[in-house]
Amino acid sequence: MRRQYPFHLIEPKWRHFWDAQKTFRAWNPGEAIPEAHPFAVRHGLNGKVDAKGLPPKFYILDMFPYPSGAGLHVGHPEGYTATDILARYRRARGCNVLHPMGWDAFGLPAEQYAIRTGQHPRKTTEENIAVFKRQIQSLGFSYDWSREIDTTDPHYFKWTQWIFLKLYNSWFNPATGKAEPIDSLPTPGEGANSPEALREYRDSRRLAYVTEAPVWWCEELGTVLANEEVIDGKSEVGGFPVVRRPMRQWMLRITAYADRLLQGLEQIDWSESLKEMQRNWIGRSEGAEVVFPLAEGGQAITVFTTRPDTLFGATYMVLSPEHKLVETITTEAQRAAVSAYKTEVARKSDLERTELSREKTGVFTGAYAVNPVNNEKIPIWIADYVLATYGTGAIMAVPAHDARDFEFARKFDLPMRLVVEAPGGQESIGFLGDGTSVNSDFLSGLPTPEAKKKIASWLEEKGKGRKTVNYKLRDWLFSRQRYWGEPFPILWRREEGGPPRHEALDESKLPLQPPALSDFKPTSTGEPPLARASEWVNLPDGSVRETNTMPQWAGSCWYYLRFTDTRNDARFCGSEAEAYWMGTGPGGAGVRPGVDLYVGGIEHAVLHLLYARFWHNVLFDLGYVSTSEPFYKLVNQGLILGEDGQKMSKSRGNVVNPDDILREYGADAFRLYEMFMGPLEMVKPWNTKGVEGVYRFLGRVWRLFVDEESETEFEQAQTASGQNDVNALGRIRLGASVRSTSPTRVQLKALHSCIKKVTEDLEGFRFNTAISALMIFVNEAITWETKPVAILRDFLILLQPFAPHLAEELHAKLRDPNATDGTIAYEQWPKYDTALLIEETAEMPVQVNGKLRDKIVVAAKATQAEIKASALAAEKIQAFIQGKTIKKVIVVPGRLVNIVV
RNA sequence: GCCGGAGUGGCGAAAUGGCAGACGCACAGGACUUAAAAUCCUGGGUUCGUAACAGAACGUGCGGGUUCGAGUCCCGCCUCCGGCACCA
Repeated sequence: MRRQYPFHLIEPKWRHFWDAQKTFRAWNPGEAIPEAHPFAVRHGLNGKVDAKGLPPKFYILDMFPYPSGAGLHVGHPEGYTATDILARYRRARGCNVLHPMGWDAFGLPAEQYAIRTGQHPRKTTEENIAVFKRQIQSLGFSYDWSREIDTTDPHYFKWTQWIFLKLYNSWFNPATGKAEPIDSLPTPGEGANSPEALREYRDSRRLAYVTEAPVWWCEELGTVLANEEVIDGKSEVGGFPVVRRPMRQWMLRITAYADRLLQGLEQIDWSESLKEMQRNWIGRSEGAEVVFPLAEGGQAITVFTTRPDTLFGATYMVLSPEHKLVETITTEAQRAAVSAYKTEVARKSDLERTELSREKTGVFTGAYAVNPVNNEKIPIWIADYVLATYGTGAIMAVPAHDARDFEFARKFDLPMRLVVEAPGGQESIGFLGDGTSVNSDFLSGLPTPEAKKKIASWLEEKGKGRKTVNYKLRDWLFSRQRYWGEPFPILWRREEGGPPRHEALDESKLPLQPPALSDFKPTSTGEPPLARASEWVNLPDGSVRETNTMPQWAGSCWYYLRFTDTRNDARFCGSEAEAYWMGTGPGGAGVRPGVDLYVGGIEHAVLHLLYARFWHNVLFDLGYVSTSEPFYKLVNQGLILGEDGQKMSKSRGNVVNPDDILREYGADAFRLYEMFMGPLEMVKPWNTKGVEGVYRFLGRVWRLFVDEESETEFEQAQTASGQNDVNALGRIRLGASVRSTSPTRVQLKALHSCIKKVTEDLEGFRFNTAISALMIFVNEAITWETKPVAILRDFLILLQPFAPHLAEELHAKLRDPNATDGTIAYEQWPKYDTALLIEETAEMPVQVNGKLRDKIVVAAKATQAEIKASALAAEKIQAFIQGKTIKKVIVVPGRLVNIVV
């Protein structure tokens, strides 16, 4: 196909220009802005400017990529293009825009590649970054590359480790609802606390703590994983099986923030579905703990229930097979059966336990408990449908009003008692909703919500239970047995005779670099590979380094903060920079708290987005940041499918490589197509034919401006010299129809309706319809005999965010055919004038009984009565209303007329 | 099962309760060309109807409802996508 316009020369030319001129450099408060920089020129700034002197900030962030060996994928640039368009738009609107990019480069693939090839992950990572960077830069994004971040850079992870130490040295004070320095933790008091006991107490309250607990172990990956990284009993990365295994691990106390993370969602502008995913993951449920004394032996079992109002219906209890009391309470007669069941359950993977065992299983322990409300003796069973990890690991079973208990009771022939009547008054075993309590002594007759309140206060009065809240959220398993991650800034020291104790590495020793290793392979015992570096591990003073590393999420938990002040060596980011870019107060010039706009994939809904919010809340509590929520507005871009409508994958062979598209159609066409495909959030299939469509549009834009003859000369020169000469672009002249004349009313109307539509659509993230408005303008403008420069210039400003290279080139030509400097990037976004949009006459559809029958032309200023008269008089309408009584005539000015007969 | 989101031409899609299908792809016809490509112009929801116009009926997953008027609002279903899933 013949090239529509010389994008192969135009695009690199302008990218070099932007790079050399630092066009997209974002300026921090207090930074010296060169007088000649277009940002300074636009805003009349010179030299050092403080936060108050700078224009309003706008922080537009992409989820930074993991630079994989496969290179960029057409899905990556979708979000990046959307943010770039908005960044360019905000610049034109006069904002100081922060639009950065970086690399989330610690991670498994680089390490696995290292294991296979023996090449150091550092090397692979650097190579992959180079590929990603070249590809991303070839799209003409207006990133401030001076702020580039690499999470594996010691200058960066020094601060990741530093934040970890802040977590380590803090506790969550339930009284204030905030994280506070560990030094402020009151001692438990009461008697003589040995230093040993005090230390243990402190360690048990830290936000980063060590615990020995069953954790997800992935044999194939040779590491443990967080709950969030396990999907259907398989690892999120690679889909390998995982098993529960007790191991000593580092945890972060995210559960302390469950309520804060829930409440924070109310303050931010995220899609309802995404908020819902986070709410579900946190899984708050209100209920009560109820204490059931054992019939013998004086001990008691505490259960959690969301339906304490059904307490009278509890006819048996179930403990999870792993429950602490199982051994104690099991009777001799049942011991064999109980141990057999426990063994059977232990053998099953979690996958089998949940998916395969639809049919309930369980065993009677032989023991009985006493129902605290009616002193009834009820049997205690164990069953694997009760999870050890939720609530107290034990339940009261109310088979009449719980589907699972019902199924279990039917199978094992346990009694059921109806205690809730459905609203219809129908007695119904198996009714699960809210109704009226029955057969429940002092609760009988009460509607469910009131019964819940009454039983809760009854339990509290009698000391038999209390209202409580439970969460599905578990603490965050934070250590990994890998090489390619941030080492923990932690030492282990053994006092004489005592157990080894962890302590923080001194901040002055940061960054703690990983040791040099040649064997990165994981071990099957769970011993991290760092343990092989004995010189690194064992310090001269006898202390030993922690050998676990942090998970990949660590680096992405705070990178957006680093972007505000990337080169700061004294602090994770300067407080003035943080306040300006992240704040809303006097220091912060923005309107919204935190990052103004964050765009990325939905796959991080309960991983990165929850973890980062957690860290940010902690940093906020400790006074390091200005807002409690990091990301004000968040948009998830939809997945791009292959041309066959299937998810792109190597095995399907339907992967589209951006490099191929760029070579053939250029970056502007690529950008435009990705935005024209449909709404940003939707899942949509790729269609290379569609790229040709927008490419043709760009060709039409080109022909709107340039002189055909000069272009032919230019091409002949190119062919003759056999080279791609950028300077030859100077040969291309503007067309003769492009003149500095005053625009006609028709021309103004075309321009201003385009300005209106594009502006409104950009505010609402409707890129596809904004582009269609640009197309409509060009389709009309190309027919004009005279094209006024003033109109074309404004059009280019509208086009610039979408197709920046072409817009720059044509804009330069409008100024001066041989211009080699100046940028359109900071040109003022045009304003539309509504007065220019109004036509003198308007065509109005006329309906009879809601059906379109005719159209009339009326003056724009016509009154309702005039419109009505003219509608009734219309010839075709006459035929429909003849001989009928007109019941009503509805006139919607500017819209339509409907005649009801 | 529960919670989100979505169903509109051959395809991607558009429509503050007010002319359904803007814009684009693909397709068809025409102009230009020795020819092709590129470009430019024209056409198009379906059915009926006409020599051709005209015209009519139907049409936004299905069934109801509200309204002068429903793709849009309400009720009840179906299908697809995403998330959660023995969470007491």
